[in-house]
Amino acid sequence: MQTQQDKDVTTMELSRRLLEAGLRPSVQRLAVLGDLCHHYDHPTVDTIYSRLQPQMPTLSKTTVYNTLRVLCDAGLVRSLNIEYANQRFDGHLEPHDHFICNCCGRVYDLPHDRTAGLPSFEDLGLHVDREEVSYYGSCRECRGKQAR
Amino acid sequence: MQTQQDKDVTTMELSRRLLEAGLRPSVQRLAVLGDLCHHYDHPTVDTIYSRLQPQMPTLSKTTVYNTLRVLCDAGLVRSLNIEYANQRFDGHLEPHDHFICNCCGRVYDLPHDRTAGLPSFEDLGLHVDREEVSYYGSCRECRGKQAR
DNA sequence: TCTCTATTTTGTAATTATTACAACTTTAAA
DNA sequence: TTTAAAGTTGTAATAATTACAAAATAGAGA
Repeated sequence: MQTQQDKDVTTMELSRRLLEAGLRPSVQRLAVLGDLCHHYDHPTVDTIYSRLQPQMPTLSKTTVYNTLRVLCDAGLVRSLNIEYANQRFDGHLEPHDHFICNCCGRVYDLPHDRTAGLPSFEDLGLHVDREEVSYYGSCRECRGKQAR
Repeated sequence: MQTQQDKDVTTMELSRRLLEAGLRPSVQRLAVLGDLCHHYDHPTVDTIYSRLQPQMPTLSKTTVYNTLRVLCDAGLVRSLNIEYANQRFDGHLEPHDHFICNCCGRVYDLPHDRTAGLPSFEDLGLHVDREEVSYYGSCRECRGKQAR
């Protein structure tokens, strides 16, 4: 699941992605996007802020919030609904599933491809209690309203 | 998906479920559990409170919170992570998936059974933008710690 | 290079959902 | 009828997020 490509993504590549999405590659945006691409922990706003703040002492948490919204809207990262209390973010866009440990809260990546059947959770040391499958999109009624 | 059984569930049946779970069938608990069994809208705490309050003027929102936690812990209802901002609840325990409309926020039930393939979203008038599959449980490390 | 304008960042204040907690009420058992 | 445990309630506290306005920055054009 975790490919070396993403961890090694360069600032130039991040910059290219931002420009392609029509966003100025500011230091803050590069930092937030970089953090999400270089880590696989599906961090909260607080985690991202804590990791970046030491290198960027003037960074504001509001900027992290703003930047994440902008990046989400641009489709460069995605937000996850894996716990109701905190927004969590993922910088890895290849389709994949998640396993969340109820004890430690860690989020593990899982392959999404089902052609080879479900992942063998027990081999991965994961014991599944509960599964949640959600699809997001638009319903007929809302698309009708938009069309008008 | 939506079976008539659940909508018609009687107070006696709800009472039985509570007792079986070791919980006293108080008026408040019957009301909250009943609300979740009689509706298919995956309501928030606020929605539940607003629906019950007119009939029970002394009901407190704290009671709704408390009761929902108790019911979840007892496995009589489940909480959903379908949006990060609000807890949402489901009183229908048969395995099923959800479709969330990004415009109106409505939550539709979908069959979970995959033996007949994926649900035909387009036939249902649903246009899917994004899919989120999450498994919840315990990882090897945490189970190791618990064992000690 | 300098100026101007739009964009981005920042800090503070406000908002919102949720939880903590202590007092009050109800229930069931002795 | 008394008593203790369980359940409910209201208020206050907490924590994540958003609103907003001021300050800083970057890029375009003179």
